[in-house]
Amino acid sequence: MSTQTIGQVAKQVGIGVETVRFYERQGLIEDPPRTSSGYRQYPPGTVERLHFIRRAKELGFSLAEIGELLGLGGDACTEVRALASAKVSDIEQRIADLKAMATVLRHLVASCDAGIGEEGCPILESLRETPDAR
Amino acid sequence: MSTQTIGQVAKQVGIGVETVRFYERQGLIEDPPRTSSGYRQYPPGTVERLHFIRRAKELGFSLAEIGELLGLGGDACTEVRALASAKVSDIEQRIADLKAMATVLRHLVASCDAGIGEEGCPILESLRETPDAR
DNA sequence: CTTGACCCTGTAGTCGGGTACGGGGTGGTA
DNA sequence: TACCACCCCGTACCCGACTACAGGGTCAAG
Repeated sequence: MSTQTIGQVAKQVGIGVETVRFYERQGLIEDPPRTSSGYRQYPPGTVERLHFIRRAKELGFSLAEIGELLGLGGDACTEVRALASAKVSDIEQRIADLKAMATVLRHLVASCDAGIGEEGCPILESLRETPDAR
Repeated sequence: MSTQTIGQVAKQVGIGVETVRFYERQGLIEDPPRTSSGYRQYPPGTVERLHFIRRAKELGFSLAEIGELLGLGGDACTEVRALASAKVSDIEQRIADLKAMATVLRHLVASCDAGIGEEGCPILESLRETPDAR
């Protein structure tokens, strides 16, 4: 098995044909050679590269960051490590923000359950900083 | 203090004039009456409504959801509670996903620190591995 | 030799939440 | 009366990551 069509690689990776072309336009994969009729002929290794992209995406890297990761050689461990730990901080911050939101919301729901505020929804009341005007 | 211009309400809420108009187009605030020359004359209570929107946004509600919240009367506690606890689940799911990402990334960074993989970056190597199907 | 699945290009649309711009009118102050 | 900040409208643009479509060409099976 030497080369593959775009449909074949897309299927193996579990993404759409359009997405593969999109990644090509974004420079995440190289422009492959073409047949005489213009069909893309993907060399072996393409599927692996696309898997890399998918996996990095699952870990929260943006396509731009993935481009950076791919651009770095195998010996650029320091840079890669830096990108990864920056991403960890990033994610931790987002988790902290989400936790704060969830805490407030849970309190609101609890106050609702407790039947506080016999008239008017306690959640809506609480969201209104100043008691009503509408 | 009766009515206010768009600039005045925007400033009080800490958002831009364009954003207020945008919320109007989205139906989150009512079209206010106008002066003879076409200036918007915001009635009292508008600032509170905009604060409500800002606060709900901080809690993770989308503008569409905020529209729903605003559309519900003050006696629709059950619906509001449902929206809020759905949002909590939502947020919890996102936290779980982010935690999973962070865990994997921390492992990768740690493997890097441990000096595993003497040739080639262990992070890059690991990203190249075939992912488990999900 | 025809059918149908696949491939090509280029452009445009989607979603969310705004932001920017151009070309004009208005309101209060000096 | 001049000045400038503010207001009006409509439209277009931004980000990211696709996704869709139109209008063709190609390849392999029957």
